[in-house]
Amino acid sequence: MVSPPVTIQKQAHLQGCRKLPSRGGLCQLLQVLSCIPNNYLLLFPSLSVFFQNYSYPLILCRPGILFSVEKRLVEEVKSNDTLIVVGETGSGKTTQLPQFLFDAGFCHDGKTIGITQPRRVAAVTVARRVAEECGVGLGRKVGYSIRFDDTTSSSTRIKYMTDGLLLREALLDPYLSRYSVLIVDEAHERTVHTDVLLGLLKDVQKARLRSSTGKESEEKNPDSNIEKNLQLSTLKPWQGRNIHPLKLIIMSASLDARVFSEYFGGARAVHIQGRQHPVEILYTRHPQTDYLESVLVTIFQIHLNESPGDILVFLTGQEEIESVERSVQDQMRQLPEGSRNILTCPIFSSLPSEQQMRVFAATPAGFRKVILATNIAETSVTIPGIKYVIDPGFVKARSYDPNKGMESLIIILTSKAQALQRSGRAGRESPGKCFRLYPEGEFEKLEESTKPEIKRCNLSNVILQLKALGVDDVIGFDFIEKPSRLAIVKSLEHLFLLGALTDECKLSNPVGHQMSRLPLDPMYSKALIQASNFNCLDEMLITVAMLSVESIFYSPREKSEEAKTAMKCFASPEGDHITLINVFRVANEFLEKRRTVTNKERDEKIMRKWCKQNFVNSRSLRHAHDIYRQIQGHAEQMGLRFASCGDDFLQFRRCLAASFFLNAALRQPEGIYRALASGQVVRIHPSSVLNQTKADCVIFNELVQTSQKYIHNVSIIDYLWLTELAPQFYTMPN
DNA sequence: GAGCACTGC
Repeated sequence: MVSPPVTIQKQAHLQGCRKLPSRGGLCQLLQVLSCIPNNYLLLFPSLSVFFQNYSYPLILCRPGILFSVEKRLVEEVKSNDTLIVVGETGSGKTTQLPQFLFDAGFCHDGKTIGITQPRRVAAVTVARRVAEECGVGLGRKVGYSIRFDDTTSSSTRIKYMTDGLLLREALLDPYLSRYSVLIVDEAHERTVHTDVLLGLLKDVQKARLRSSTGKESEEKNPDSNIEKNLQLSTLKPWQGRNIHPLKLIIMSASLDARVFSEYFGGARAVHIQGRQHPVEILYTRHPQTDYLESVLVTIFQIHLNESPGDILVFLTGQEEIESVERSVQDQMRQLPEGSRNILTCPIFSSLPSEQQMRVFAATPAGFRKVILATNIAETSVTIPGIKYVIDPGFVKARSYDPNKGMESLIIILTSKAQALQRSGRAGRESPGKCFRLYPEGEFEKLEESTKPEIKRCNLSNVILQLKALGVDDVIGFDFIEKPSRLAIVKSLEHLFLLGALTDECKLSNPVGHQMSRLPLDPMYSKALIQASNFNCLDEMLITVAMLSVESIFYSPREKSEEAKTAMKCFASPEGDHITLINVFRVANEFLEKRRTVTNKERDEKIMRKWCKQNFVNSRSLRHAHDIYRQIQGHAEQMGLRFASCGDDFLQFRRCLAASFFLNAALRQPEGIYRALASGQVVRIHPSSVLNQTKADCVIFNELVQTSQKYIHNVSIIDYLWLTELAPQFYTMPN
């Protein structure tokens, strides 16, 4: 039986932002928008009603007049060193602006325009599209560069890349001298990389301005980290020559633009109208006690009462998705035969790619697709055909407690910005509806935007990077939003204990410098450097590669027994680390035996089949191979001594103890464990091969609180190794 | 005997 419908209260909102003012003129203009040619964007003053809080000027032009945005934007970039571009979805800012700037001569003297994206897939797809629009092959004038995949050449002038990659480039070229313009796209997402990049670019811009004018700029900053770094560094090839000033463009969604403008000293902001279809927002009249039940009711309410169009439901995790999917199937059977035309499609990141692809397939005629998704559908993938969005208003969020050194993964309320982003998914192809499963009053109480990642993650990697960039005073670094002092101090302490920092808090030589060059978690970098002393570099290379990817084993709920049996073939009694090495090696041997020289596609197919049979996630394994190869290259460059310990894993486990000593745990009488560094009571996660074994002392890689405090990736060590191999942290009791 | 949103070098 379908439960009685949730009462839905109607609200007239445009994209949930502010109530749409009843102005005939504005509505007419919105209609005009749909027939504007690609290289024209509309800017008009009526929109300022949506931005009443803004103190900085918007570009205004007379309403109703189409304005060549190209000319106007280029002028703005020429007259402002930093520009904030508020671009709505569908405004074409990411694809068009770099082309405008190229045509306006910003690539003279072989300079490049760089555009950063938080996600790999965005960098690739946008670059492809722009190359096509320019009528050139990818890698000529237009290219992209992401980890493991660089299509740029010496002739590339418009370069799309991930923000993390640009940060790495800054380690090699602190002035970022090849770029005349850098565009930071999707800045409002506030990933760690974006935040660090913004602080860095602000500094680079100042330093370049000073170098190019040959005198101190007005905003004199004798403490500029870049300057200090350059003073310390060896002569750069461009020294003595003028460096062009750096133009910075920060592109952001509307709600957060003011933060960026203020951060860049009141930088000018311009607004570009998008071409999103209107989305009607509906709220429930009362708070819902069981949101999964409300989801079900709403799905069927839409299915039975609304016009055709697919439904996108935002849920928090795999378990919720699988449970809702079963319930939809069950309830559908009770509908009249003519209404049983629902097709459910789950999508979440750990779902194998082939199954993910189902959401992109065209909906068969006469059917309605119900997509049950995690946050993956919020920004990472765009699913066509969505007309209805159901948003219960929850998200599973990761946060980090620097004091306990523990991550937690808990379900929290979404932010307003997130709710807005979700509802926007209903208006990409036609007008749509978004059903928020909470009352409107609750929406008003939500946080404006999601807490920036930098305030809720382990900062060790960020601090190490900053140190490598020459930022000595990390606590004083000009973050757009400062992480807590405690979090920074804890990370400094952590890096010191790993030997990356000296007593004076400087990068140590060579260990600290080596660690900062490796694209790994600092603890894994340390393990790698240690490994050549323990004659197990090859084993450790495999281990850190396997630990750096999403979970290697895939176990769908309905086949959990089979999956467990498959895993036993690889299991080592000594722990998860050696188990991971076994998977990597067995997969490699299997492929070596069947590898063909000519048919790469066939090889991949064979590998996918092997993965499926062994309940291994093929995407993760492929990713681990890529990382392995990349890190192997680094290890060679660093001159680390290559060696394998063969079947004698004792040295390898000693190396684990020497590297992960901060993550050691001792068995307690009741069978639980106590983490030595923080004193917390923890349990071995049930997915570990050591679950239900009785090892006295273990090391682990992650401590995550979900329903309990679980340690993941666990291996057995000898307690005495800790005092022997990490005396800086453990001393023998007298 | 539990279950893990997403991204990146």
